[in-house]
Amino acid sequence: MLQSQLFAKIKKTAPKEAEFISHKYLLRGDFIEQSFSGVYRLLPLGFKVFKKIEDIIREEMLNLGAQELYLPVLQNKNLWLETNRWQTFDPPLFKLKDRHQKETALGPTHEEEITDTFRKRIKSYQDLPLYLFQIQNKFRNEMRATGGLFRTREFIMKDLYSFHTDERDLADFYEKVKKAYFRIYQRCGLNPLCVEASSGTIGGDFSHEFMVLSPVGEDKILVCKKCKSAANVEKIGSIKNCRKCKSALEEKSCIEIGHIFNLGTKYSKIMKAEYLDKSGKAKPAIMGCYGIGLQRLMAAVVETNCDKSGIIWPKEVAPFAIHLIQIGDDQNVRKVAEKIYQDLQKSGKEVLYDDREKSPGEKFAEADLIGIPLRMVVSPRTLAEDSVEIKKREESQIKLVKINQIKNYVE
RNA sequence: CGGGGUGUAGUGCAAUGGCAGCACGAGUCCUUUGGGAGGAUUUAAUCUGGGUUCAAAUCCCAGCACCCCGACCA
Repeated sequence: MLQSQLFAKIKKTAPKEAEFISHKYLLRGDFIEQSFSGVYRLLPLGFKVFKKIEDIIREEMLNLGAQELYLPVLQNKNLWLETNRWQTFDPPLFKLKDRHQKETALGPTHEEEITDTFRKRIKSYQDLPLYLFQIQNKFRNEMRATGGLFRTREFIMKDLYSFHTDERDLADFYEKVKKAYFRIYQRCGLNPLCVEASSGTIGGDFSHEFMVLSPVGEDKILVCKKCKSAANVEKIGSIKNCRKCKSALEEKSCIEIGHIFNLGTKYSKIMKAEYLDKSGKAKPAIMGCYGIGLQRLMAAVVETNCDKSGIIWPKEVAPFAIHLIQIGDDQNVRKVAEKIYQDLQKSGKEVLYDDREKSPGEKFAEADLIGIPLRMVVSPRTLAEDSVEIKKREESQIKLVKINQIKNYVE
């Protein structure tokens, strides 16, 4: 991609209402743009990152043996009446009326939908276990949107639902999902804690949240200094000592980047989502559900992968792999840079080529801000050595590399 | 939903009730080219509707929008 063509206006300052570092950098880098309160646009740069995150999540879900589907955003009110959540989930249910004055809602989560489609076709224990997921827009009529991408009224969520014949099988799968979640976060450059959580209006027997430690997080957890077990304050209240080993607890702020629930039979009982067991007896399926909010994850990645100059994207979620920067308006520099750009692209690299006529300082500052992992500089100075300069975003060290050796440095 | 705050150019800020200005940005041209360069020139704003007043960005009322705290919540 030529940077002169990129639909992005990188800014020197952020508007004053942006308080969080992730919000500031994502706005300044023109990754995102606010439309109105709690609603954000993903601009090309931000959408590229979003897609990388989405691909990682999809890959890990498919590896679990889950099948991807798509459930409607417009919700069938009758299903929500069945579970009584038409009342109990409001707020944050986004209700509206169609032109015949019939009520509907925008989907904030999809237990009703998935359970309905499950009960219409699953008859036998032989069809279980079953894992289904989707990656799709959710709408929540929040009391208040906060902190840029951290709490928005529309966002995209990966929601996975599992159906089992017994608790044991669910427990096994629940652990597998935990592992898959840790892989997802690791690939996104995050190192979260898995903590016991309160299940809220989703309900169920128990749940776990994935938490990234951050001073700007709106959640509080208590972590045991000794046995490292942790729980959300919402779940256990403000207790002083660990319930397992009695050691002192430490309170920490964090950002919730995932929540998984053991739903038990909460939805299957009430909606009669039953299968026949080996003896031909009808039983409610045991269910689990597992969610990750993608934009919030993206903001959390920025929040914990940055320095004073800007974002430092982890390799797998970076919008581009290489930021090629040409300095000076020298014909030869332009020619060589163009050639390197073409060659890197041919070798399958995603390259952002800064072909603009701007001052070097401005180009470097913008490059640091948007945080592409590898920076490659071509200038009269480097060409005198038949070389380019290569610098990793997270390091300060600069390497001079011969042009015909470049491929050894970009893997 | 309760409380608080703020609305002036794309962004950040000024303007005692009396000519709406500055900086940055953006556009054009020239010069410049290793950490946000210089000059010339152009561009662009008082949230909306009422009221008070000779005169309103400024005071009053209503509305709208955004932000923050709380409650609520993946």
